[in-house]
Amino acid sequence: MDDMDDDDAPLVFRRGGKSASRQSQSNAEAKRTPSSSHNVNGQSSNGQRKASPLRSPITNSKSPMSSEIKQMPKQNASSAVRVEIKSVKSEKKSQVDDEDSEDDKPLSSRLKGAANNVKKEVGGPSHVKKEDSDDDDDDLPLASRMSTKPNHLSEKKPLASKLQQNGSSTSNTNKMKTPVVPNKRPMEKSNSSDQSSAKKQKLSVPSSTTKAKPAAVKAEEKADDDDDIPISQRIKKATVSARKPSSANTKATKVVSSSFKKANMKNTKQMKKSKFSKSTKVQPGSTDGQRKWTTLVHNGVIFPPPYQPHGIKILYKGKPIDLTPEQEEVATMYAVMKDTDYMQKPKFLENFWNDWRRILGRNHVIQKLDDCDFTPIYEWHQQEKEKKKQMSTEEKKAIKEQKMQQEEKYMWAIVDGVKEKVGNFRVEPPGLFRGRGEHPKMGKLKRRIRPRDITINIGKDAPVPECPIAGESWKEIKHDSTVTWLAFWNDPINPKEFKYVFLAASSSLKGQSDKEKYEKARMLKDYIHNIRAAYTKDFNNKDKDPTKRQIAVATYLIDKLALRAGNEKDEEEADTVGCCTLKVSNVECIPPNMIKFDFLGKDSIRYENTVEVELPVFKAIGQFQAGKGENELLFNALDTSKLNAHLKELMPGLTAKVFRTYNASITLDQQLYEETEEGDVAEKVVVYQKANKQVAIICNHQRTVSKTHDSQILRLTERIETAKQELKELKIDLERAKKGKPPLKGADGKQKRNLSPEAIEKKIASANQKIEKYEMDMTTKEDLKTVALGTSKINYLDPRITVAWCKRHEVPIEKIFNKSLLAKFAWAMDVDPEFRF
DNA sequence: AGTCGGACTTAGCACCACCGCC
DNA sequence: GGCGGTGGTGCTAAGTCCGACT
Repeated sequence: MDDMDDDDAPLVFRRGGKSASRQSQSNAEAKRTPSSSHNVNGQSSNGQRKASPLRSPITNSKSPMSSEIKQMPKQNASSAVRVEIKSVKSEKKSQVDDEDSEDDKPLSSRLKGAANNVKKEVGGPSHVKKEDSDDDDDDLPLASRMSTKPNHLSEKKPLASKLQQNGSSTSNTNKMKTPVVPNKRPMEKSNSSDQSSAKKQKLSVPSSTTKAKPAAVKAEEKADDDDDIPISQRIKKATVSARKPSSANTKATKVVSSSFKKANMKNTKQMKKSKFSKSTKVQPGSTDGQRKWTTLVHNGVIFPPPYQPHGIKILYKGKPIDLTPEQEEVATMYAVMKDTDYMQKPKFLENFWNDWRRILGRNHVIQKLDDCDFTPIYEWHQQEKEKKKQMSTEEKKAIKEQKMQQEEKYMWAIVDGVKEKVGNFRVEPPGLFRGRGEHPKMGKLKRRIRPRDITINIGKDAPVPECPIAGESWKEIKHDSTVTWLAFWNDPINPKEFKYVFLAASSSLKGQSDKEKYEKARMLKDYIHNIRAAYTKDFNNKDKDPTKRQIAVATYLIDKLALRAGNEKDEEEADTVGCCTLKVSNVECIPPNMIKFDFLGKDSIRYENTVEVELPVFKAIGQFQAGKGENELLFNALDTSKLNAHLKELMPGLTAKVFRTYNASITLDQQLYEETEEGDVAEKVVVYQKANKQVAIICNHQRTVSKTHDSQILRLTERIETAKQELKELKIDLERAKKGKPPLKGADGKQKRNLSPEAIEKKIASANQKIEKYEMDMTTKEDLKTVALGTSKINYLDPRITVAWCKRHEVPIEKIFNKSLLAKFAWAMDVDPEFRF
């Protein structure tokens, strides 16, 4: 066991604690501006907004589809899904849905009393082994890990004739009271509880048994080594190690599982219904070729309604101008964007003008955008919005319902006999392109998509969806079972690219690949030690060929800082970078060994971070910069395909993005393990949020500060002040009451009524509580104002970590996952409580 | 080896309904 | 009861990565 000495722990994640100050200022400009905090009204005129399908009942028998197939019993959308484990025994279904009142409390109150800690700094880590990647003999850790346990999922039989349904609401399971579980770490490799299915599929392509050999880096059973510690954590290592596993684990696990039995059974049932199990099982067999499905039935896509001219005239040089409906439509798109930041961008105006002008025609009266006044249309649009707002609840409901009816049939697909939700069955309405950051195409007209633009993918034996627009027809019908899309069209802005219609996140297909993603990331845990050793060796070795050295440094950065790979981009896109495309100007070496990063990453979100790095890395980066212009590539010998090709030699299936998943998930896992203490649910939820936040910071998931942030803070400050004043008075009153004197007049000048000292003491206590709560709300708010927690929860955090933690700590899962996430992560719900990432 | 088409994941923001607070 | 604030949801842009083709 070689120790990660903490001398290499110093990566400073400045972004952690200082986020508030960092952001407040940089956000406005660094972060892309468009529409950010603006009320963009655009969409609404053409843009379809409709009732959320998730909210709707799923058993609408009017749907042609639903009449074709039997549906699963209606699920109880409102009943909470509780974390459960399935198991062995006969089941008793006590369907008591004893919602405990705790669950219904708002977040704010849950936070109470807890989270001052939210503020804490993200530890600055680093590690990097300084040892050789030795012993080559322990391959296939994954394989063995995975096969250790049977997959209970696979034991389930699909309900033969019934159509199963994935998606919308979760089934009504009973809430289970989770037993308390000792906070121990389970035995390393035995926790692969439900992994069996995951080892097939892509991961197995270069199965660890076979090919994984390559460049020396192998998985290694290291009993104790903190390479698998998340970046942000390594620093804490000493403390951690004290808590490492023990032989007691087995016992703990056992006890737990048995105490879960009852619930397990329910869950088994539920799984049948929700049926992820089935596809999970089906998939493997389908490893034949790349087949993703065997039968696929759906109804195609729905189009936005045709444009309804409103006849409102714009003014040109002060005079009203007649426009054709087509011209008016585009003018309206522009008019309604008045309040957005796009209007300040010359590129946007230029692009819009070019496209609109084409529609107006060369010889149109309108010759200059500057002379146009779109206010009449803008105002008309505001009025329309207002009218909509004023509609009665019933009217709104009726409209919603109608829309619902129209759309119901498009909402579902039947994949291998299972009814699954379709993700985006609405064709994108026309509009002006809202590229992010300084996108060269912003403002261009995104033309209307017609059936002739759309290719449909459907099962061979399934009926071809009827084209919803009379007299028109689909571009093409395909029957390609190696892909998961139901339809696509070429992006009108960039015709080389496509827009796809996929199944919803709750579908088995998506669930399956999600699971595979996390399994791959978990696999990295077994390889990471040697990978780190390898790149350390490589960047230390100065005679190494430059490519190799660049690869080593790039890998280091991707690992340490969770940078994205950084594909090359063409001129037609916003100028953003990732690791491989970092420019000389994006990094600054600050002796003795600090590196400052400053660049625009995905979505033109600014990444600004100063970190301490290994000295060899520092030197190497300096050398990569030497003799280059500011605008040249730092890693000139590298691109993502070379980098990924290299990574694949280190671990089957490894690519740059796996590091992000790995570091995010393992950080959560460890944080939860280390930080969760005895306490009430609210306190535990705070621990979770704190861990979540840490991950969001690592991944640089930002959001714009809400428009009302400042006023919210102000309001809280005022409340705190008022409460403090009250407290002061109460204290005086208390003293007086003790002496039998009446209270003083209040701040409002009114005489207060006499109260006993006890009563006043009570009031004091509650005032104190109130102040505490307000202060905490304020801290949390300030702290999270630029941090987006959702993205990591949705995309980077293995849900099994969360579910297992909830089980261990008796936290109702819906405290953490909302309805969509519960549906999306259905596959993770039966995880063993002792699961570790 | 490099390019490009293709498929799929990841991302932040707009909008709206709902809920708690005053 | 009204209103502000928030969480959930939908939307679609912008990434990653693979593999076929040249």
